[in-house]
Amino acid sequence: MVDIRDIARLAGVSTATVSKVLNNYSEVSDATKERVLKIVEEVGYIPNSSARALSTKRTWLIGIVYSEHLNIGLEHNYFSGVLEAFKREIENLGYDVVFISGRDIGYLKRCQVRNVDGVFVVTADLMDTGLTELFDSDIKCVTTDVPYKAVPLVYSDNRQGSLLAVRHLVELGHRRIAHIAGPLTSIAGQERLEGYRQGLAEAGIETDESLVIEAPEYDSQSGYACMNRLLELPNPPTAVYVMCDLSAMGAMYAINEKGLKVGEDISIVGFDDIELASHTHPALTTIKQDRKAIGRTLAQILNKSINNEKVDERTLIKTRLITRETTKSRK
Amino acid sequence: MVDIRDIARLAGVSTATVSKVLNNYSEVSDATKERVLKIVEEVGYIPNSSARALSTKRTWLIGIVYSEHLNIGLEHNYFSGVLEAFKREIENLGYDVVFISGRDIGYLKRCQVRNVDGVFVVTADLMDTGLTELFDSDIKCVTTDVPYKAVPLVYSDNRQGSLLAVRHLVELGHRRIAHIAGPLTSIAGQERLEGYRQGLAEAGIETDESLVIEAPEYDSQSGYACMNRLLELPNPPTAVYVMCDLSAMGAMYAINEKGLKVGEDISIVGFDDIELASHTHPALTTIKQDRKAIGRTLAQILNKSINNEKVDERTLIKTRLITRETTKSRK
DNA sequence: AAAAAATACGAAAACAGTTTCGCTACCTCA
DNA sequence: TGAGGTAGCGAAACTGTTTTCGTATTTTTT
Repeated sequence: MVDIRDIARLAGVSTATVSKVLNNYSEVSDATKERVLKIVEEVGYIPNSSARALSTKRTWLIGIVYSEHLNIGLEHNYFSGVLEAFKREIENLGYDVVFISGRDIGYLKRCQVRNVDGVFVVTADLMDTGLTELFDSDIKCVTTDVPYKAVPLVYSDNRQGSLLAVRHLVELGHRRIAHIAGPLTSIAGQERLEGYRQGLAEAGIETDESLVIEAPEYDSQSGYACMNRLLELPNPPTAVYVMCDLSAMGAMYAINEKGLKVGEDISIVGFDDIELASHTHPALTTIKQDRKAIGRTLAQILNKSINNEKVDERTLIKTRLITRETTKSRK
Repeated sequence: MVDIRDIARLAGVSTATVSKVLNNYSEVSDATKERVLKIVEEVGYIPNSSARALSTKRTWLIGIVYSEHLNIGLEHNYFSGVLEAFKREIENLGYDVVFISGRDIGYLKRCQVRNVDGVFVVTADLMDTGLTELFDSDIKCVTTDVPYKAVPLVYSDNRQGSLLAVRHLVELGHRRIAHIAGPLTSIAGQERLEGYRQGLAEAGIETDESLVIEAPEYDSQSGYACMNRLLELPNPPTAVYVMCDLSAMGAMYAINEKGLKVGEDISIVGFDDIELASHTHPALTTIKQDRKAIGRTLAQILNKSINNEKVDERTLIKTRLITRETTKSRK
């Protein structure tokens, strides 16, 4: 492998000068700069990043952390979406992305081993002390979904999303609108519920507490179970706003099972717009989380933070209503 | 940050000795070994990986490459599944995983910049010269799905999968079994088709070429379009084996649209067992690709290859039939 | 008891860059 | 003409490890 000394020799200059050329220092003449660059090009010289990192203390590496025992990881469509967008943007800013596992010595030490410039915590579980230890360190972090102290947070405007959902249903003529809420231990769950209440209030609809059910998890089983409880009500809802698409799919299943038709008999709105949403039958109307924007914003904020610029503690990203086939006007 | 010199000073030995302790050299006495380790523990010393990499030429970093313009990336459930399994296993072997983008200088140079010990090419597009350049270099690679020269390849036993599908349908009493094939430019497409033919032959069913349709893509639109052509046949099939779940979902849509019932009127078998499969309505019977096994095997092979052990060029991973609701015995 | 072998350790070079600081040569201006 | 300034470059120190090889000490063998 050819190194900086070879380049220096070939160009008839010192390694210091080559280094300066490569790092765009101004104190080198145009003539030598050109000569050096030409040789670099010719021999295909590639600076050794380990050596560079050793002397500059910057690795241009960003760590990706996700709580392992949550078992969500890459396979969850929402997170892989924001991760993908994050990756694109952070790469544009010149970094590469490395996964940080917590094996043996914990996230913080692993970050220190790899000397990452910053980390993106994709799925945070605050019960995980390995994670809070990382958050509390002086490594620059950003995260989504779960707030922790002053760690910069970017996530969807859940309240606004709920408003979109409820307004849509109200416009279709619905008045008995139920909500299957996420676990209220999560801010997403809380905020979506608040938005739901606000939406009803806006429309002058009194909230019937029997129409609000808290689900134990963000999964389809939960949606199925909650929907069944709603269907057993003496006066069941004509529309249901569900806190996530997976649960909405469970709810649709429950409705079908009772011989009712989703859309015709009961309208459903989900939240997320995961890939599945457009493939269900009928296709699911939902509130789309802008994963691209969330990921991109996270990358920009992290970069600023690394460069010691001041950044917002919270950034809300607007959601959008995607109208498909599960919402119809009330007959 | 505390470095190896500090440890050496505190322990009253040389840095060489500390290094030897940390790397499990035998030539250091138990007494000093213990003393050094104790101090390392106490002060929370973490070896600098850049310095280490500089001197050993090993980074313990594995690059992940996927053809970017294919636009599959993390969000595709199949690939994120094998990637997740790969990651777990390779981490167990002591590596970390870094994404390699091809920006500016191409995959190969990016790999050289980061000095990765090996790379896993997740989605290969052989038209991409940046990729073949990497394959042709002396960096250790493994890949899945797309064969290239002697690069070790791990993927599902497509033929065997097709056999499972066809046998299952035959057992249910079907004789007119169609196949929506993948693009025959892909080996997956070819092999699944071959398995299909073999399955029919086994059952003594003569193949009706009008029941085999090649789809242009592995997506749901393709499945929808191909299924419609099958339905227009004078004598349509009673069962369809579709080359992937997404396309199977498109096919189901087409069947529904015609007022027919999936399962009752026409049985469907997919391939992949993506997350969606269990959520469709009715739930999709499919051939499960063992993503965990594929990912894990890839990791082990790559590790061996890095250690200059001999490895198999091709490894086939068995598939499994997952029986759900889209296949019923013929009435 | 002397020779040979084994054990435990350290000095120093090597890995491939960056950065500081000083030196020379040239320019500018009063 | 001489003082002061600046542009362009290089010597050398520095980053934090690993590894080779030599040496002193201890143990084993004859």
